[in-house]
Formats: sequence, structure tokens, C-alpha cells
Amino acid sequence: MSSRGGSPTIVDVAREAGVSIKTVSRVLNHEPGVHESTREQVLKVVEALRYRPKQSARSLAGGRSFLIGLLYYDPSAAFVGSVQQGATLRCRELGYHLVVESLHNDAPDLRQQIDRMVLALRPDGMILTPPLCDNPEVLAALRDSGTPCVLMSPERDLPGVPSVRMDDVHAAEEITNVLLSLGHQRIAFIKGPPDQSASGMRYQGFVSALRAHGLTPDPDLIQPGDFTFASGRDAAHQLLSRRQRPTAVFASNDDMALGVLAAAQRLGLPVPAELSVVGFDDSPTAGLVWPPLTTVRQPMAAMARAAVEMLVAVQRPDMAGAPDDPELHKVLPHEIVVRDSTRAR
Amino acid sequence: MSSRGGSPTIVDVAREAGVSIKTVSRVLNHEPGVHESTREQVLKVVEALRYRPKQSARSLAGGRSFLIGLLYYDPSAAFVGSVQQGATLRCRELGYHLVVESLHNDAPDLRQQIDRMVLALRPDGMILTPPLCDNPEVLAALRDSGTPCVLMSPERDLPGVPSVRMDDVHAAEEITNVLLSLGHQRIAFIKGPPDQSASGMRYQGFVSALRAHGLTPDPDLIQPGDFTFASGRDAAHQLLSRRQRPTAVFASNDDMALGVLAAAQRLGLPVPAELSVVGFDDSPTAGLVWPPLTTVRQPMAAMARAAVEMLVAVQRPDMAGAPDDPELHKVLPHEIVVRDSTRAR
DNA sequence: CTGAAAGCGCTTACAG
DNA sequence: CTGAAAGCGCTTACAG
Repeated sequence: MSSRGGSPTIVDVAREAGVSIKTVSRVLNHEPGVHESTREQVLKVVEALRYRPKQSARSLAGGRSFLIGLLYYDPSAAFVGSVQQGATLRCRELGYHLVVESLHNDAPDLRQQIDRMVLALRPDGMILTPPLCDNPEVLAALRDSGTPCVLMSPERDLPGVPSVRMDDVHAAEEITNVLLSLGHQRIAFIKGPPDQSASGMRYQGFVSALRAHGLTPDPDLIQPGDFTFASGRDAAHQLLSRRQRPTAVFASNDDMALGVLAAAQRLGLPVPAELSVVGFDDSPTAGLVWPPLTTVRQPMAAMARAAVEMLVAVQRPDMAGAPDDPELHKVLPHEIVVRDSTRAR
Repeated sequence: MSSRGGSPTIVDVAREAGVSIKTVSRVLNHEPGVHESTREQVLKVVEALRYRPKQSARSLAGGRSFLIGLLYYDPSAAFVGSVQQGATLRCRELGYHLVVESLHNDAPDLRQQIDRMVLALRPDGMILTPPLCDNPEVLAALRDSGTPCVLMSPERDLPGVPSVRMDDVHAAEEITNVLLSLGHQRIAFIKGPPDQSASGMRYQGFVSALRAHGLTPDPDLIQPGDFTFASGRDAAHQLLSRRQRPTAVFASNDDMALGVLAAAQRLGLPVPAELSVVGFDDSPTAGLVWPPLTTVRQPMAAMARAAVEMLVAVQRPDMAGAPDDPELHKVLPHEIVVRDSTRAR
């Protein structure tokens, strides 16, 4: 006779299988030292009763919540979607669940909001996306609470704090090489805001690719930008009205590249016939404009999966995770996406 | 002396405040019948100890998880971001947390995936987005588990199941009126896929606005589409090569409108000078293309907030929610966003 | 290889 | 207006 009404508990399973609840617990948690026949019997009953252990009970007794938190600031940021998708799928595979929280990076009660979530939910780990992963207040709140964190593409790595990222410098080099191999020589570059480290790294990759081809960056072809559509459009207006126009533009993110496209169109300059354009990010929009943008795809979903794995691994005390562990800072491979905004000159 | 090590519990608060844990519980849950001075004393200690009740303990004892689930299929769908943002913010205000889960609408183990989440987490409510909110299997799994649901923009309303939506017919009428009032008479329409009810409603609004102006829809100017960029582009190629071109195109979603923009650009037809274009959705991309798109903004965040509120309200048994409650099916106001893709002819 | 006991930190009846 | 007791459904030591 199963418990009346509600869904089955571990007691129902134990009674039905003729074992103690401890044994059921062992089987469900893949603990060693259970006779094969016992295990099978338990699993059969679990199946028959459609039993699933209740998270709140496991959490209260065992101190693990099976919850991973994802903190983000700007929900419209292109990467949030992919990060979340990767994280939620990997969580499911590992028996975890993803709790999301949107936080203003400069909210006065940031600390309180984090404390509330952490103390109430006790997530087993937290994934931090930019710019929250570089916010000292956020980092401090999480450190104080003892919540394991993984930083996604932080400005700089912190000793002892796991992170996942891609290689911006190398990616910028590669996509510059795409342009160079198409015969472009006069390549303009639109920078990101100086306070973001990605800006510098992408510029560095651009310059390094140029130099490797025996070219020197032309200061006239370097324009400032701030990663917004408008700044890309304005920079392009400047660049495309030079006496000697560039034949290609490398906008250091997609939003600005979209701005370049808009400017070119307005000036009646056909892309890619008269001008090649590349971006960086592979935002959802990049493939939906005309012409579709050649760009760099950040391995966001893979990074998120890796982050979840690192967080779950931390749960097992055997994986101490020394502060100098090289595995603490992962760099994942990116992808160059060649579409129709680039052409040989 | 507080409990050594770990964070404070209700026992610590009770001891410190000189009351029983039951009284602390009363204060924290805003239960009536606590003397004002007692309440203040308790709150003072709560503040001093930075005490927050643990979700797992509350959930296990009280049967409420303070978790709301958000189920979605396509993470890149424009509306998911706004829905999630609205839901997560409202959850925070109400002391809840949002757990997200991405599900394939046609996964063979859909039922199992839902059962796993529901039985493990016991969310107090679930928000379903299209197309999951119209998936009989999903609906059945949730009904069987007794989890309260709110459907976001379902194809059709189900008796007794709460829903939130906007008025597609009316919105389509209004945006058609925008074109009509600009002097356009030859207005083309690109339909959505026949199996989505939004397609029919938007077309209906279009026709009704035309008729109200004494115009009859011209079959030559009605093209099929399927809500994809490609279908919009192809439909536009057809329309713009007619002997007598339309002066405006109403694409029944933004992705298709973006396709129209691409086609016009390719044909050298300047928008909005020679052709006005309107979409529907106000997707993130709509404002980032050139020219920025005139479109309809769905009140996604507001709908999500309303959904959370309905779910939280259900928790209180006093709100029975009769199957014929008119409040069960909410219709929220939309917004017409006029940008630069439309001009008087 | 298996189990009986205690306890995680709250809320729910039930008293007074 | 306030409290003592029981219990939610698991896991953690601890035995054997």
C-alpha cells in the first residue's frame, strides 16, 4: 500500500523493494557497495512507482541543492541566450537545474540581492557573465557566502577562481587573415571601448596579423567605437569618406559591423562588391542581415557547459582544485564563420 | 551564542529574540496575530543576524518551493529574452526564483523530462511559451502533476487554464492604419504559416483595416510565408517584380520584414523612399537594421509579470480561480513602434 | 553488503 | 497573542 494521495517517497520504494531507505538512497546516489540484485530490484520499483527524490529533502539533509545559478546583467546581450542554453542542457544531463537571476551591475542593493538568492536557494555553484564577473561587489558577496563560481570571459582571471574564455587575440588574427588572404590591404579597424579588455585583445590580434603580412596599421584607418550600432555607423561614415577608402572594415563586434553595413548602404556602397565587412560575436542578427556577416563565433554554449561541469566537479571533495590548477582557467576553441559580407578585391 | 560555523537558523533568531521559532516563522511569513513590539524585535534580530529562511526547509515543511519554472523551446526566439526578464524581476519582487528549462517540442522523452523537473523541484507554477504551451503532451504532463500553469500567447485558450496574450487582430489593424494614413493604397501582405493562429489573426486585422477604409485586399498582393527571413525575402521578390508594385509591405513578423528589406536592397529599391515596410514583434534586430523597422511591440515582459502574479496568487487557497473566471485569460495592451521604414507616399 | 537512528530547518496542525 | 510537538523526505555518520 503506497502512501495515500501524494507522490511516492523513499519509504514507499523501500517497503515495496523490501529494503531499508538507506539502501534505496545508496542506489539512487550511485554509491558503491550495493549487491547487483538489490540494485536492480530497487531500480525496478523506482521505475514502477515513477519515484523521483525531492530536491528540497535532499538539499536539506545533504547540503547540496542541485541548483546552479546563472547571473547576468543585460538580458538582450547576444551571448546570454547561448550561455543559458548550454548551461541548462548540461545541467539536465547532470541532474541539476538552472536558476537565472538578472542583476543591474550598478544596483545599490546588489549585495543584498545576491545574499538573498544565495542564502535562500544555496545554489551549488554560480555562473557569472560579463560584466558581473568583473564586479568586485558581486565577487565579494559570493566569496563570503562560500558559493563556488565560474567566470565567463572575465576581463582578467582571478587566482583560485575558475574561468572559461576564448582566445580573442588569436581569433582577431584569424579573421584578419581572412581579409588579407582575399587580397585586402587597406583594412580599417573599429575599436571597442578602452575599458573592456576584449577591445585591446582584438586590436592586438588585428595588428599582429597585419605585421605578419609585412603591413603596418594605418592610423587613419583606426577608429574608436564602443561596441554599439551607432558607434559603428558613425565610425564607418568617417572611414568611408576618406580620400582613399579602405577596401575592408574589421568592426570588433557585430553590433558595430551592422552599423558599418548600414552606413555603407546609405552611402550607396555595395557590400561586399566595394567593401568587405567582418564582425566579431556571431550575434543572432549577424546571419539575418543583407549581406550576412562574416564573423567570429564565440563558443558560448560550450563555455557554459564547461562551467557547469567545473561547478559540479567542485562538489566532490576529492577534487580540491588548487589555486594554481591550470585546469582552473579554460580556453575554448572558437570558430570563424565566413558568410557573404567578404569578397576578394 | 549563535550556531557555530554555518549561517544562522530560525532557532538562532528565536533564541536571540527571546521568542519561540513559531513566532519567528509568523513574522517572516507575514501572518497576522503578532504583537507589534514582538514583530519589531524579531525583525531586528533577523536583520542583525542577516538571517534568511532556507528554501529547502520551507519547501519540505510547507509544501511550497518558491520556484517558478519557465519552459521554452527555441532559446533564440525573440520573445524568450523579454519573457524571462519580466518573469525573473517579478519573481524577485515576490520572493520567488525562476528556474528555466529548454525543451525540444518534439523530443521523444518530453514527458519524462517534464516529470523529472516537476517531481524533483516541485515548482509552485510553470510558465509555458509557444510552441510548448500548445503541446498536448506538455499540457497533460503538467496537469497530471497538478502543477499550476500559465500559457503565454497560446494558439487557443483552454478552459480552466490561465493564459496571457495580446490582441493580434487589433494590433494588425492598427499598424495597417499607419500605412493607410500615410497614403498607401497598394499594400502587400506576407502571411505566416497556416498552422499558427497568429498568422490568421494578423491577416484578419489587415483585411479588416483595409475594408474599414473602403479597400479590398488584392489577391495578387497576398503572399504566403512561414515567419522565416528566407520566406520574407522570397515573397518580397515575387511582390516587387509585379507589373504594378506595392508601395508598402506588411510582413506579419519581423524576421520576414527583414527579408523584405534585404530583397528591396538587392533590387535597388530604397526603403522607405520607394517602399514602406512594417513588421510585427519588435525583435531585437528590428531596431538595428537600416532603416529601423516600424513594427508592433508585444508586451512580453508585462505578460510574463502577469503570469508570475497569477501563479503566485494561485498559491493562496482563497483564490479558487473558477474555470469561467474572466481574469483567467488576460489580454495585455501592445504598442505600435513607428521607426524609419515607413513614409508617406 | 545492509540497516536503525538522528537530524537537516523549517511549517503545519493543535493548544492555551 | 504565543508556544511545544510532530513531521516534511531525504542524507549523514555510525554500526554490524
